[in-house]
Amino acid sequence: MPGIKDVAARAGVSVATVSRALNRHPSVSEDARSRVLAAVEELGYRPNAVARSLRTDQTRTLGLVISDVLNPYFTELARAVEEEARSLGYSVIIGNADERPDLQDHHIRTLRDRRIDGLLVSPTDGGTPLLLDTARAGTPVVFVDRWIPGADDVDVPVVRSDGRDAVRELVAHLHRLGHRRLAIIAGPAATTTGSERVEAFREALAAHGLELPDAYIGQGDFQAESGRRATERFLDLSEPPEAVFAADNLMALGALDAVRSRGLRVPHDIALAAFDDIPWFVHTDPPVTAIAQPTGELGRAAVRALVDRIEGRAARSVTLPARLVVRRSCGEGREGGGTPPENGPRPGNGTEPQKRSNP
Amino acid sequence: MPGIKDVAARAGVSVATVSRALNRHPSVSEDARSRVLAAVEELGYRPNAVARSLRTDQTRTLGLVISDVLNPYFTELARAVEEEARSLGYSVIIGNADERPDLQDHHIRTLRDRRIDGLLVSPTDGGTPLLLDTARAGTPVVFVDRWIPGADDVDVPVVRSDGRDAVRELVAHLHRLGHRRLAIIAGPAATTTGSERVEAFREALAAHGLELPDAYIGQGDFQAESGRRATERFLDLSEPPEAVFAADNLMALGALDAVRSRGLRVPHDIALAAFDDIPWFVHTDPPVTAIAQPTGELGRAAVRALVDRIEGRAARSVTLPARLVVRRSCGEGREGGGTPPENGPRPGNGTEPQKRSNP
DNA sequence: CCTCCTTGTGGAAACGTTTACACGGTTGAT
DNA sequence: ATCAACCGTGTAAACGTTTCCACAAGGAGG
Repeated sequence: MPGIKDVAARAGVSVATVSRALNRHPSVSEDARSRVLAAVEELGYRPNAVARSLRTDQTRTLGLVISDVLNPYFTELARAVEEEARSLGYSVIIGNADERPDLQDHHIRTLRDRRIDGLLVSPTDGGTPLLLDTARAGTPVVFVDRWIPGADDVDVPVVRSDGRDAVRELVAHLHRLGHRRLAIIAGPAATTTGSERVEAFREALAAHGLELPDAYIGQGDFQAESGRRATERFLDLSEPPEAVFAADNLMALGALDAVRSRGLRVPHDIALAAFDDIPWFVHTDPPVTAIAQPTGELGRAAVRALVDRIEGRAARSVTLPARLVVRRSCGEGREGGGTPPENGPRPGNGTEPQKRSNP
Repeated sequence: MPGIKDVAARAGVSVATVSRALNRHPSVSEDARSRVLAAVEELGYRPNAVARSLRTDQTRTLGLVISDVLNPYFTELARAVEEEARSLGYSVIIGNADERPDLQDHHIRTLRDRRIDGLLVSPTDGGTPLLLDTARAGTPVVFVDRWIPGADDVDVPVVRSDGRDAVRELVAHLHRLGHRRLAIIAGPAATTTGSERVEAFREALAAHGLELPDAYIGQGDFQAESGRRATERFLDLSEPPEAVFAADNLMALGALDAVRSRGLRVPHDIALAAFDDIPWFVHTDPPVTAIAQPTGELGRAAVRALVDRIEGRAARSVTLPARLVVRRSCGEGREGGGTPPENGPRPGNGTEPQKRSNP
């Protein structure tokens, strides 16, 4: 593979001139520039990013550590992140933490070793000091989706969506359909999304004069299997809930499994709703009512915030609203008013062509 | 961030000794080693991977270019790849080509600039010379899932799964259920998986004395939208097919959409099957019959082949069998014999707890 | 004509590692 | 006692860039 020296020799100039020509440095003659460009073309020269990074102390690479690649929510996030980063001239290295703190640390460490310019993290459960230490050590860090509470002494912007209103809407929806005993399958308490969603749910219930007994809080870990277990426990109760709200899509999947393997049916025997909307929810049996985050926008905003920081500009936290998408998994009843405006009119409810960002 | 010099100073040795101590070079005294280790610990020193790569001319990084991150099949593949790579001491940089040749080239170029040690590609449509040039230039390359035919002059192992038998089984299944007019939604002709699956389907039909008329071959691009369009065209035919086989899961999703938006029902009005099984197929309405690839094993085998090549060992192509998973989307009829042995007995067919690799 | 600035260029240092080579000291064989 | 072999260590070169500095040539202003 040819180096800059080869180009210089071929163009009859020094390596310094080649470098300048390639980096659009102003003071290089038209003549030299064109000879260099020609030589580059002929040799098929490509600058060695490793050497360049060593010298300039920047890799133009972002690290993205997410909690679970298999979760469609994160995969959509990752896609948006990569897209936005690319448009800003950065590459992205993805690390999959699989909801495991040790894996998360592994990736953070590897990414730091690689001298990435900035880190985008959706932190898992588990109090690992490494992440915050990284931020303290000066690496630009931005949290996306979830965040770590102890990050007060170092300023790490958080890009996330606020589901409070949507949860309120959901509870109103359930209430209107006659459901009174509402349960939730929570995420790990240590994750912000885990605890926040429970709180929002509890508050929304309170607004209707309902309580959230401990027995109606299932402990999950954002994985399908935990959703199944929690649901089974609910169903074993002497007074099982009439509706279950899963704090993420995978746990909703598990819940669906559990309900079905008992020979019960959604929403006839029990209602189901989920946080995080995904394309597949349109096609499940029944289509499931979900709270949709503006995932793509979240990813893009996060990248912009991170790059702002990297390039020395100020970056602020961003919170975008989530919205409720009503389908059929909570019952169809006499949903009178146009509460959810986005799909009131259409008759074939729940089967709207799902927009995918890639036509 | 401390460098090797700082460690050397602190430990009272030369940088060479530090380097040797850290790389388990045999000839370094116990005394020196422990002092170095102590200094490393105290300073929180981590070797700069960039500098190391420049010197050693290896990055211990693999590139993975896949055609669509949003496709659960590829995301599962990516996950397996990362896992296996990590266990072998490599990192993975993922590039999402989104089925676009230009994006694929972009990623290949970027990855080469980064001097990755090897490249894992599931090539998109489109005759880009860059990929094969990369292989010719000496970068170890392994194809996974799909491959490029023109790769004869340079030896690039192919790790994929063979769906021929499974397609035969599927056609037999459809035939037994009484379907005679069978259609397929193909992938891009330029991708091997695109054309191969059509061929396998055609052959299987022939074995039953059936033909595959051109009108029953829909041209798709592995994206949901194309599956919808193809299906609509099928349904507009004066004699629409009785069964549709989608060459990937996303197009099956689109087909499901199309059928439903016409007010028709699967499998009552039309049967549906897909290549690539994914967890969600258990929960769609109806659960869809699919051909399952050993995705994880594919990813792992591909990494092993690539690393073998990187480390100078020989690497051979691998072909693993796919298998049919019968659910309800083709009709339940009088499926008498135990053709698909793996789910004959269970009564609540199609709702088997889906195994996910992460409990 | 001298000075001063501008413009284009090249030499060489620097980035943080690994590693070839050299060297001094100890050991073991002769 | 001499020599070879070996062990642990340090010095310095190298990897492929970017960039600081110096410098030559040329033009403008005095």
